[in-house]
Amino acid sequence: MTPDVLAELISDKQPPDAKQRLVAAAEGIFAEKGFDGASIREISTEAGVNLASIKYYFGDKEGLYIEAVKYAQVCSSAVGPLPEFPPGMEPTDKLRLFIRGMVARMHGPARPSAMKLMMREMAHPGKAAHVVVQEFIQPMAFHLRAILRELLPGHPEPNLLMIGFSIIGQVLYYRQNRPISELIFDKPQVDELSETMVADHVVRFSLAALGHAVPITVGGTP
Amino acid sequence: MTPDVLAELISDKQPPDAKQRLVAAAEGIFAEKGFDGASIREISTEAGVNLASIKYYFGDKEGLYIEAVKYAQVCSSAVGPLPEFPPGMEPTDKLRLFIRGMVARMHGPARPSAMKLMMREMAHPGKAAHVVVQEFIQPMAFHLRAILRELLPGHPEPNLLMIGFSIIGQVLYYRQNRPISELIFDKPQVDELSETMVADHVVRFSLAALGHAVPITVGGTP
DNA sequence: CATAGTTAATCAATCGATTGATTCTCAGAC
DNA sequence: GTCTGAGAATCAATCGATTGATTAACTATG
Repeated sequence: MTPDVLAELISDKQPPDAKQRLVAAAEGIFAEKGFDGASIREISTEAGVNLASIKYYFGDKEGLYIEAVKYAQVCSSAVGPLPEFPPGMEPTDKLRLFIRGMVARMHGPARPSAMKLMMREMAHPGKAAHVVVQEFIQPMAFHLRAILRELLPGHPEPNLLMIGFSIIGQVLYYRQNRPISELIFDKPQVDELSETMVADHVVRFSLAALGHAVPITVGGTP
Repeated sequence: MTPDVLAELISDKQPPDAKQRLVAAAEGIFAEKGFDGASIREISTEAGVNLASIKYYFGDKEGLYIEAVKYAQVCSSAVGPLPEFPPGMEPTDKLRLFIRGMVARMHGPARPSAMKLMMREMAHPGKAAHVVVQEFIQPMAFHLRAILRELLPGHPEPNLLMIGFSIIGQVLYYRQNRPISELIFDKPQVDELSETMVADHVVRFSLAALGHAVPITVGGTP
């Protein structure tokens, strides 16, 4: 091996590990085309490795897919860990921070393909779903439920569940149904809804519904 | 032709048209496995017709898919046309009826595969998306916006848009994320949320947020 | 030498698409 | 009523391409 080739390998060109390059490429292509739509040939080509490496490292296509989902989950969790609230904080402020954080997670510019892939797995849960649930969604859901319990003491559990679904449903809508919304209305009309606008709206809408903020009326004054 | 054979043809055994049998089978299989996951062989087998019939009637796989989506849209629209409101009806009652109707549509037992297929097309819009949008979603969206305009006169358009998304987002959550919700929490805990419970909750949550109902508190009393 | 990693080549299976022949249907000629 | 031929509809068979999976040979490292 000539020093030139060695320098090429050490340089920033191409991450060193072929296995990790496969996972990264798989995440992007699986997110774009889904499990059936993607082919391991395309993935191995984009990763710049041989086709047989997939069997060598992951056994088969499904093994690679599961690893890609895990990788997406790790990437998405790394950007924004669950916020730690100082003791004595008002539950309304906790809810406000929670919603803001969740909106930021959903629309965060960090690795959009990672979120895409996780959303695909959520829409049609497969063998990799439990990974997403246990380490990504479950903590958020329990976190929200704790906040709601504190905000609405004595409320029956089924109601807390539906209230949580109402909040999460609002946030998820913009991620799951934005392309369709852009078809229904004018594209710029939907795109002008910035991340902060959406977050502030969901906060105000939800707090007002729970009686902890003034309802949404003309001037914001009751 | 003997009367027996004639009676056989008129009877409910096998819909007479092979083309329509293909569309019906395609709707179910595409809804279950998606476009890439389904094969035209499986569809033609389930329909009980020859493989070449797909090319004969629809040109190719995509043509059959588009027809299946159209068929699903027609079936879903047939069950519940948009409600006509009597003049002078309170806008809050209109919104109440709208939400109830939409929840009923989403969880209506009529042709669950039809709704599944439309949801798949909504999640990843393709060439058949405009059909679903123009004849199924667009009318509902404009209908809701008209109600909100009447309920909140003088409100800026972007806010009305987000308010509509908040309402639709709540309703859609239960259809798009029920399987995942059953993984997060206990399955029976989620399944006990009946259609009427969900509809009533969304109505109350949304009306309270808009200042047209008492907020959700412990006893329902402010 | 032994092990890990990589490669090109190829496997059987399945995919969507297409062909040419066959059967069915039915209006019009006789 | 019968025959006929054209078009509609259906069929078995197969096309080339692509799929996921697998093999055996090869290279580099320790």
